[in-house]
Amino acid sequence: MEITFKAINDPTRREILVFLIGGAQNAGEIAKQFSMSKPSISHHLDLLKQGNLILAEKKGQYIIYSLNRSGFELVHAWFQGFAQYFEFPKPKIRL
Amino acid sequence: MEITFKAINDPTRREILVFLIGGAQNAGEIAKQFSMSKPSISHHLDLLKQGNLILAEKKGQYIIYSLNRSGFELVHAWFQGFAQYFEFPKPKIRL
DNA sequence: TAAATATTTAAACGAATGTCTAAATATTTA
DNA sequence: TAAATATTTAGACATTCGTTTAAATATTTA
Repeated sequence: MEITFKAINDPTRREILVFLIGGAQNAGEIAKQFSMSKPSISHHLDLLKQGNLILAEKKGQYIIYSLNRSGFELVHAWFQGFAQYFEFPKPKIRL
Repeated sequence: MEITFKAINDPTRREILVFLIGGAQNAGEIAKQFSMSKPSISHHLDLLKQGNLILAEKKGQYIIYSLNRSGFELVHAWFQGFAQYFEFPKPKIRL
């Protein structure tokens, strides 16, 4: 959980996730989207993978990345408690 | 947006948010929940406030904190793109 | 008004983070 | 097999982050 939220925290990593909504891509194509060195992107991809937000599949000399449902499910589950709160707010404590 | 994700990134701050699902509380009561100094909690509360995840209302010498819908709406909106990608079941409640 | 209570602000500091360049690993192609 | 391509790993470095103690601000109570 900790590592998943951490992965989502960085703006570049969030952009990578949004980019992958368009479909799976190899590391080079992902890196092209950003004005940042390939090693930096590689590092971000590693963190996203650790957070179960993306999957990596080796295909020849390429590594193809795609969104991973598992990390998003975790975040979604955490959010449910708040969704319920805003629908059924508990009375606030008066001090 | 950046500051909202940053606010959610820290585990103590997420615990504070979950604690506030139980209802609004003043800073002292919130601090009691954690084995951490009051200034640290105060700092966390400030970041949560900056991220529009909580509201602060001064009541005499106390400051009462409560969940703020606005920050959660922002994160939820970001999340929607992925929910659609994975076809998550739609919540009855629209955040 | 003085003391007690509630909370924040300030300053300091080690740990974690994001970035870079250079080097290493793996695969494909000539 | 050697060169080219794709990607990661390693090491370094400045910045940001989370924490603490001490001091400041605001409010209530005696």
